[in-house]
Amino acid sequence: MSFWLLKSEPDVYSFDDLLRDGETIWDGVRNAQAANNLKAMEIGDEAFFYHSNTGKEAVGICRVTAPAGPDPTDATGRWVAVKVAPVRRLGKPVSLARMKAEPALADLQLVRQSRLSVVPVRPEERDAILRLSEG
DNA sequence: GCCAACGTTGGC
DNA sequence: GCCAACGTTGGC
Repeated sequence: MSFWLLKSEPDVYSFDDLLRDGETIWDGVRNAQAANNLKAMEIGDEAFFYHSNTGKEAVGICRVTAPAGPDPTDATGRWVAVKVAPVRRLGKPVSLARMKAEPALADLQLVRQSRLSVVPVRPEERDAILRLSEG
């Protein structure tokens, strides 16, 4: 069981949208490293839902409900998509600034490689973020 | 709006 | 196969 972080611009698709929809297909990923992360996901894996650009904060947790399969938005058939469902909203959003200020999160890939849209989160990093979300 | 980081493309 | 040019992402 692994833990991840998924980025979305809330103007395009927000955590509220996921709560409303109940499930969504995480498509449109066009980066090889991010695609490899999608392929490594298993049903039941969980991920922080992070709002990029507007908000810049983790706002919720979602769960993988379908493993990587063909991305319906990709005519070439080279890219993959997973499906996710909402688990819960975080008690308090955890901002990027807050994560950067946390020594335990110094190696967080979200911080180190800010352009990657699908990144793994280590267990101790997940715990640290969860702690911050509890206020 | 700017810029850093990074990926991709194309000329050689 | 190298590398300059360019495009994109996302933080600031």
